Amino acid sequence: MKKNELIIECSIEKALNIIGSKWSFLILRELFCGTKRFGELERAVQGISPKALTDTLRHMEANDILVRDVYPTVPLRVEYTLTEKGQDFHKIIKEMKIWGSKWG
Amino acid sequence: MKKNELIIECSIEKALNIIGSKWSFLILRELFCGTKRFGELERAVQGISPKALTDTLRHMEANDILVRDVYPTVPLRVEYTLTEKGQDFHKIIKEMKIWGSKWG
DNA sequence: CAGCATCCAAAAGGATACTG
DNA sequence: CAGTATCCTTTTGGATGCTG
Repeated sequence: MKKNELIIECSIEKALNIIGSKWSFLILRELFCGTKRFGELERAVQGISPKALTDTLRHMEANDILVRDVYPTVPLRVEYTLTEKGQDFHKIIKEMKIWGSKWG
Repeated sequence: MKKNELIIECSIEKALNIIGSKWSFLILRELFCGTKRFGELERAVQGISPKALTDTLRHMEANDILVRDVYPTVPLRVEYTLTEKGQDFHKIIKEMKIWGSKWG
């Protein structure tokens, strides 16, 4: 829903737009445990394709939810770490877990 | 992401699948204030089309997040009310509002 | 390893017109 | 009023092949 992003302004819509998609929730959950590499995320997030993973990570990076650190070694090493903003999302994920285990 | 619904089983994925889309969050927010009619929701949820609203409401009804009450008057009157399961989602929305206003 | 580019299929969602 | 039906556009995401 790209067009709506212009209309949207309340705090919950902001949160939804910053997050972007369902994938972000799943990536966030993985990164709460700590820094992870691209390949680790690819394996941890069930069913995600490299393309979707890249797209989502870029979106999250652009929204200051995580930082991307590149170590120019051979082989290449890229790590993703949550920012404070990303870490603070933990409360929401936690409530979702509670809700999911209660009602799922 | 239909195919993933089969793989997915953790509580947070359950929550995400039950919710379905971004629209659900916005509809939920409206219904926390109390029962609303189709037209009221259509006006309250900025930018939603009747089709998207219908689809989302049907999905939420199928997942026991809300109930649909039809009053066969003229003109027709249909009301949507959150179930206990839907009401319980309030904690999540609340945390999202807090996050959104803090970081948005 | 960590991707990007390209192509393509599926799904979501908007617009419009019509109905009980 | 509260939708449904249809059509069509946009978006998402999978598959594949290639690269620094």
